[in-house]
Formats: sequence, structure tokens, C-alpha cells
Amino acid sequence: MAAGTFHKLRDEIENDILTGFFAPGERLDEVQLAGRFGVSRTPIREALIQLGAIGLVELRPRRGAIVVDPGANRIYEMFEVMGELEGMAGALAARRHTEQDRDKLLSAHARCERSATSGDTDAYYYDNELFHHSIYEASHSGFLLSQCTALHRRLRPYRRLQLRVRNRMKVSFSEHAGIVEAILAGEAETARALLRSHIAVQGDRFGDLIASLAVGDRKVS
Amino acid sequence: MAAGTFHKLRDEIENDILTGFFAPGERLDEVQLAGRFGVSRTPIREALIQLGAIGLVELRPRRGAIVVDPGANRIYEMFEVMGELEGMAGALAARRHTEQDRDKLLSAHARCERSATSGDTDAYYYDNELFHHSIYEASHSGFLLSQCTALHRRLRPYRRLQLRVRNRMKVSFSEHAGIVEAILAGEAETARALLRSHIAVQGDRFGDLIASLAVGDRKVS
DNA sequence: TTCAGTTCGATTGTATACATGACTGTTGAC
DNA sequence: GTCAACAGTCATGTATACAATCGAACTGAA
Repeated sequence: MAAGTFHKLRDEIENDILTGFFAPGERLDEVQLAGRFGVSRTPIREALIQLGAIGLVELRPRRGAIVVDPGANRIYEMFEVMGELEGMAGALAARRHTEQDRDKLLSAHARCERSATSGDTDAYYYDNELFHHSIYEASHSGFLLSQCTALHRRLRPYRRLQLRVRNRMKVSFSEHAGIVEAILAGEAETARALLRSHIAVQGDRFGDLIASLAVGDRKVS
Repeated sequence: MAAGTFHKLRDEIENDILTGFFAPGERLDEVQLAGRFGVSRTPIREALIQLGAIGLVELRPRRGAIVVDPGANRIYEMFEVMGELEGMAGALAARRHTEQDRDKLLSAHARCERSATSGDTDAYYYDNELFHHSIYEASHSGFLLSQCTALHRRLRPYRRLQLRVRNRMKVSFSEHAGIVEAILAGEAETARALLRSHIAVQGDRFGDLIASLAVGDRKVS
């Protein structure tokens, strides 16, 4: 097989987990996966071990790997931490952003506006990622960037479900405007607070999350 | 070999990296490691892949694994994020701690006092970990606990070097007192601010960090 | 009928063998 | 004398073989 096999395998399996092709709690059979990808068990194992280290699957010794089911509570906690990290990125970005960061942020913001007004949730979903990523980059902290990107990726499926909620997309975009303003004005603490509440799962959004998880559960059984 | 081999191997190699037995930049030869631990290359590879996912080693395709050298800047960034996460844990702990959390926190604080006054940096180093861990637990966020624990572990070697700086131990302990007070009083934002500055590498401590890294570098060459 | 004990099957964990790509050292040409 | 190309060696990546353990099913007795 081509070079970099098990890196690609890792991405493939990770993607299948994040998109829900493999449901939470499902067992990942090494032989079956090996057959599916046309490789031997070795690279499959190495991919699964990586996913285990990331926290996407649970590796039970001698008992195989299963897709982790974080549960509503853990997901809530992850959003909580994500809010804090994003807030930090925003605060740093407000203080450290360059002219180039400013252009990228505004450009991403403009793209979000287009997809939000056109009502295209899929497009908005992608542009929203760009927007947040541009904030991470503007923080000029490589480590924070990596942490935010990883957690953002981990929360991707739930974020996607949440966007489906009525009006969430428009509300999200209007929140972006304030965030951009605060960052470009250099108001670090304002940016932090706005981003924290932008990410946090509070009030009605908590109920939305629970509801969307229940939909996911139904698919499993 | 006994069960759970590659978990133990991972911990062994991780420990060797964190203690500096393997220097940053050093290449980790699979065959050599296999010989050293008396196993085949397979479990060694699986251990290295895990370490790669954590970020302790860099896996360059077809070119082997090397111990990551974060560099002063990256280490500074990691402390920055650590400060934010610890601050968050402290804030949550102030709001959510139970009677049991209170006892654990006070007990860890008392142990720190003993080792600080006795001047035993090694003991303090250990008790300090207990202290911080008790805060993570009191936050009652399983995910935050895992993130804090992982990053704390990652920063262990640098933290250890920093304790050697004159008076750092006593200053550290006196800061603990204020943190405990704020958490037990339920003053979330005070706890956050105190923890953030307790962790942060600012002012003189930045110079101390650079100096301690230079000592580490000398050992390499 | 139910529960405990045992045996068999299936799957994971490890070792070994093989293929492919990267590094080193030498040789040849300019 | 220096640089480039080539070949040989060695390490990594993958496949396969084997061993060890877990779980399930079956049998027997209470």
C-alpha cells in the first residue's frame, strides 16, 4: 500500500467515528477493519492506538476497542473547557493580532455572513470553523492553537447538530460581529467574555444538546 | 511478557523522556529500545505511537521517532494555557466543592506546609502535585480534570527545575494559602486570578525558566 | 429449570519475516 | 579538490504466524 498508510487509516476511522458511521459504544473489530481497508491488522492497530490516545476510542486490554460514548455530562464539560480556551484565544488575539490576522478574521466573518443570510447550514458550518480558526491563529500561541483545534474537532459532531436548531445560525453570526469588534478594538476581556458565552452550552442550548443526543441514540438501537 | 506490556512500556519510555534520560532531539531507535526492554519491535512501536499522539515525540514517516524539543517559547505557551485551565478549575472548585473536597484540599495544603518549612524540595514537589490535583477534583469536571492532569504531567520537568530557584518553594506555598482561602470562601473569580498568576511564568520567573532550559541544553551536547 | 464448571472458539497481543524507502560512503567526473 | 551520482546498508512499515486470554456455549448436577 502507499506510504503514510496508517496516518490515512487513522483519519479515515476518526472520520467514520465523528460522522457517526461508527456509533458510540460500537466495537471496532481489527480483522473486519483490516478487510475493509485491504490492509493487515498491524496498521489498523496502530491507528486505533492513536485514536485511543486522543480519547475517541477506549482500548480495553484483551477486549478490543470500542467507540467512546462521552455522555451528555462529559460533552457539556468539554464545551465548558472549549469556551474557556476560546475565550483565552480571543483575549490574546485582541492584544496580539497583526494586520494580516485582521484581514483573515474579517474575510472569514464576511464568508459567515454570506452563508448565514443564504441559510446554507452546511456552508455556514464550514465558514464558522474558518472564523474560529482565524481567532486561534491570531492568538499567536502555537500551543493554544493546537489545543483549540483538537477540541474543536472533537466537538464537531455536536456542534453540527446544534446548528440545525432553529435560528441558531443567525444568532451565532450576530454574536460573531461583537467578537470581531472586541478583538479588533483590542478589548481583551470583552472578547473573552463574548467568546465564552458564544461557545458555552447554557440555558436553552443545554436542552437542545440533550435533545440532539437523544436523536443520535435512536440511531444506535 | 506479562500482561499490559505496552502500557507499561509507554509509561517507562514516557518517564525516561520526562526525566531527561532521553534528551530532546534524541532519536528513539525501535530495535535498540526493543533490546533494552527485552521485547520485539511491535509493542515498542505501539508505545511510541501513543507518545506521538500525546505530543511527547515526533513521528517522522520512514525516518523514526525523535523526542520533541518544545523550545522556550512553546513551554511558555504551555504554562500560559495551564494557568488558564487551573484558574478555571479553581473557579469551578470555589462554586462546587463538597465537604470531602474541602478536607482533601486542606490536608494537601497541610502537607505542603510541612515540606515547605522543612525545606525538602522533593517532598514539596510531590505534595504540590497533590494540592493541585485536589483542586482539579474539586472542580467536579471530569474532562477538565483529565486535561489539567495531562498538561500538568507534560510540564512536570520544567516545574521541577523551577522549584530549585531560591525561595520559589516558600513563595509558592504562601500563594497556596490565598488560593485555599478563596476556594473555601466560594470566591470563584479570586481563586481564578490567584491560580492564574500562581502558574503563569511572568517577570523574573521567565528568566528563571530560560536559565533552567540552558542548563538542560548543556547536558545534551 | 437454573446455576456452576469446563471446554472450545474467537480475538487480541507479541514475535518474526519481508519489502520499501532513507542515509552513508565511495567513486567518478568536472 | 569539490560536487554529484550510485550503490550498499540499515531502519522503518507492513504482513503473517503464533501464543495467550477472554467470552460464550454446552453439559452436568442440584
